[in-house]
Amino acid sequence: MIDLRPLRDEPDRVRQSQRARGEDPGLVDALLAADVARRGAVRRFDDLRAEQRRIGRDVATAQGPLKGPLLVQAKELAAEVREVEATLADADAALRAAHLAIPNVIEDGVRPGGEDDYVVLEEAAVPTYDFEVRDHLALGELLGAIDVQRGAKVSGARFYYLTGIGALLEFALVNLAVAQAVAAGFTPVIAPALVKAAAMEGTGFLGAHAAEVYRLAEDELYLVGTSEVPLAAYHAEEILDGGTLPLRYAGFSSCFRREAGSYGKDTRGIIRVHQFDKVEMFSFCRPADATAEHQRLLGWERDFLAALELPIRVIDIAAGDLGSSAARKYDCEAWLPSQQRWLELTSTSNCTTFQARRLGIRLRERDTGGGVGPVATLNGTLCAVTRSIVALLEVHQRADGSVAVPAALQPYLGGREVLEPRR
RNA sequence: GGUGGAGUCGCCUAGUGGCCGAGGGCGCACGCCUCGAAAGCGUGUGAGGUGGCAACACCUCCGUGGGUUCAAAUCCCACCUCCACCGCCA
Repeated sequence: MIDLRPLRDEPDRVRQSQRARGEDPGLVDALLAADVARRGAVRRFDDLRAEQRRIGRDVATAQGPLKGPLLVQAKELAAEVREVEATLADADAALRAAHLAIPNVIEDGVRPGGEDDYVVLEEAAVPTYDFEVRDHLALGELLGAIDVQRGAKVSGARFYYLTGIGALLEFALVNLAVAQAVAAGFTPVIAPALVKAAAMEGTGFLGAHAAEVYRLAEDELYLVGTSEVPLAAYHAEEILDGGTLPLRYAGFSSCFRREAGSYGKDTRGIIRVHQFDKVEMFSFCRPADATAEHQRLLGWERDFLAALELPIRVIDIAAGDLGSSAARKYDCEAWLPSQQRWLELTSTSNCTTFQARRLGIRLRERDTGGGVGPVATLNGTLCAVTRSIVALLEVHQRADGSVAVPAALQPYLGGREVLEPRR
């Protein structure tokens, strides 16, 4: 939810944001109108309710014959209050709906446009190979690391088994990522992968992304697509002490995605799957620090990918391709030799106060004696396991189908320097 | 899954229909006292909203959502969460 106060003062800023995203600027005016309508309803209700309470007090103290007429008056007033209360409830609901319809206001500098209108911030030299490269699935099968056939047999398309060195690779990547996060001061967290609707809604995943989400109707629970959801909701309805900020969490969880509408896309291997594990960074900080924190998260993502010795490209996502919660988003992509293209490995979003407002997360500045204010939330992938494996295998492959292990990962693989094909 | 108990302003707690539209204690903040501190004393101490330049006034919130009533923290219904015991179990 966007902040209504600046909206009242500078509606044009929000209208421009809407246009940059390719969304309807008219929604802004609908929201403003709903806001005015609600405030009118609040006033009517407050005044009436105040009168009702005055009369209620009189009824309580009235004696004998005076009581009868007062009761009659009170009854009439009660009916009126009920009516106005219903009007207020409608106005509240209308405001909320109009409020939820508007995505976060983009940060200054975000380029307008869609998926292809990103800005390249940095691009590594593309590696070359003097042999015919294999794709990650061929390599994974050679190594006995990936089994998609049995994944499909047991669970269906877009499921897989990581076996042998593949399974070990997951643990190594996760351990490396967690070690880096802890060294940077993050609190490691094992988060729930099943959450209630409130957590899903609060993080903005039941809007445009609703079709992406697995829902367990029987239990009214949702499978998270990222631990961003349980990490953001961790402090829901809380007032954080400003002195403790920034709060940084590194959450590990499985991630579940329906991948509805991606039929035919990335069908080979484990690039696009229904279930994978991920280490996710999440920060709660002061709104004024959010932009700097965003850069820090991006920095940690790059550190991790550098440790894996992957050639990467960093892009600044265009307005129309941001999620509803993000004011700005950067993706880190790794080179995929088999497809001669860049593949998204990590993504970091600055959600400013948008998510926090929905989730009821605020902060209190104790030191400065200040009041309660909004808090900003940011998230960033540290390690999405399957795609990291994809990039690792492809980039570090050698002519004989073996794969070199980057130095930083070796300690987490028992010192192994090369992954050798099974015979 | 079953049975019983409980959810009140940071924490503890009072409160079974109308000066509780929330009292007390702890904690915290400020002041007095003190060379300084502790103790003691005094004052203050939730969030959201509406109107107002402001002082301030008013409204909402006692787990959540309904209901009864002129009036609900208090009565009724449903749900949620927590605790205890039983059953089952990784």
